[in-house]
Amino acid sequence: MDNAYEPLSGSRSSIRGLQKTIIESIGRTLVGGKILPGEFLPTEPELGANYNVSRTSVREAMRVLSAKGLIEIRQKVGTRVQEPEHWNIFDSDILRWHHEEGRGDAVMLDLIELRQILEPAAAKLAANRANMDQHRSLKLAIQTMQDQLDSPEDFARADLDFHLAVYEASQNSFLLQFGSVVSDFLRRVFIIQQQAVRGREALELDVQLHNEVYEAINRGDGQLAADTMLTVVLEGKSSLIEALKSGANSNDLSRRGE
Amino acid sequence: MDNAYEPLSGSRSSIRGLQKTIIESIGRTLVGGKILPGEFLPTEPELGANYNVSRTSVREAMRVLSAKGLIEIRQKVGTRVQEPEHWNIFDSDILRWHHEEGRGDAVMLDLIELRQILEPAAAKLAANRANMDQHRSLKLAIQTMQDQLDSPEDFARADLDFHLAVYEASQNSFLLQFGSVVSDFLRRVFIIQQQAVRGREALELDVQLHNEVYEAINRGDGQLAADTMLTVVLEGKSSLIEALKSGANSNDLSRRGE
DNA sequence: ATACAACAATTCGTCATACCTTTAAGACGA
DNA sequence: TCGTCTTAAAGGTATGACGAATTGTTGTAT
Repeated sequence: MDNAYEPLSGSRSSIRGLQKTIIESIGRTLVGGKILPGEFLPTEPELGANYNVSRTSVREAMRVLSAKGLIEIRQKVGTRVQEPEHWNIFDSDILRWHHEEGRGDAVMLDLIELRQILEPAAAKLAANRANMDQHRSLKLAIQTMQDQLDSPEDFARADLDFHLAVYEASQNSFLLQFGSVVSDFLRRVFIIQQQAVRGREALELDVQLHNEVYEAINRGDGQLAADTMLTVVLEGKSSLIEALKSGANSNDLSRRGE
Repeated sequence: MDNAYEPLSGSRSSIRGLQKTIIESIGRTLVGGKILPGEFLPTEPELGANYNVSRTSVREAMRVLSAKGLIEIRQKVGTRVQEPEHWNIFDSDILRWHHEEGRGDAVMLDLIELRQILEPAAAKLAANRANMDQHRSLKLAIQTMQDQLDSPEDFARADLDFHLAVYEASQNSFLLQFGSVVSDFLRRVFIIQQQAVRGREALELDVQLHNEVYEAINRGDGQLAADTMLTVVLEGKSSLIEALKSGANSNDLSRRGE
């Protein structure tokens, strides 16, 4: 009953079992603000006692949290929560924790603001650089969107695939990484966007816009690709804001057992 | 004057001693491409033997590398190098390792490409949002640049401070994080840029450009701030390319003991 | 021969315990 | 008041043993 669902989270994190439990639990506690920056965590033996695990496991979990910038570990001093500006926000786990702790809205808005900046630029680069495989990926994503107008989940996934493909086609390693880090989080955002009661026409319009981006990239028209992509992102932004306002808030996706 | 030298790396990583040694060594080995993606690392006991440390320390180091996305650890299978697209490129250590392993040039160019995208946008946001403290930081950085025309190192640092202040003033958590992650690496880039024999006039022109950005932000003229900032970044880009071509390559900065 | 079930071997995962190293903080003396 | 010494608290490292997961193989029945 415990790993029963893995709802949308990446279980590919290569860490399982006890440590994963500790990392998740403490990570969420910190991101959720239950221990404030500057404050101390219990000592390693104490944590071990709390979770009924050995100090070894606690320490390995702490190393991971430290690598994510959440905590600072100092000998003789103890383990202290870092200021949020040190948190590695380009980390899928931290993004997910924000979401699960109900602090996802602000992050989502910042993220969309960033997408407004990055995605048009990525589309422009893609127009000049995309190779054959990447053109194919783009087209495939569009077609899948078209085919899945009635399946919100699959539609969202195809939508995501399209945007990731654009990042990839930009041939910039940072943009590529950004896409892959953010993809889990973005999938959630897309699903929320769809909760805004958008009729079938709205979805079809969305597909058409995406298709225009695709064709602009295909023709090598960077400027048009960028402009259209900006429209796509802004369109999504307003859907998201609408969905957030209309109550169906983030947290209904983040519930889970434990 | 004792933290005075810390060559250029951030030793603030809260990890010291044995583990740090292992992390650095293996991290550089992987980023340097000496073990290819998909290949296996030695088993934990073997690594322990190689480095003359206990399995405990090896494992804690591995956890960190795994959190950075460099390796994938699986029970009974072993530890395998991940594909580069999984590497967390928004990580100061990984950026530094790229640099130290002589693979920094490509990364630097991708990074500058990203700055061309992000910084004008950040400047535009800053023009609308910067608070009083942030205005002060910007002004202070400009003045320091002006004062340090003869001290390349200090000039570079002030230059960096200015750009970081712009990210901060954008009030977007992702942009802020990006600045802080990239700052170490960027400092190196700025120093390299200065190796392009730029006379005093060139530096003064640079200061003047930065100042125009500052004033545009001050007046709340987002568009002008963005345009001028783009000029600044492009100016830096051409200096960097010139410096890279003229031989004085990256690696003379990355030498160190050990 | 093929399919499937049981088993063994390997590698990471966890545990318990002991001791080392660093460093904050108080005691002490100049 | 200042600098030095002592000490105790917290993390850092070392061993050795056993647990758990997964792969590959062996063996058996069809």
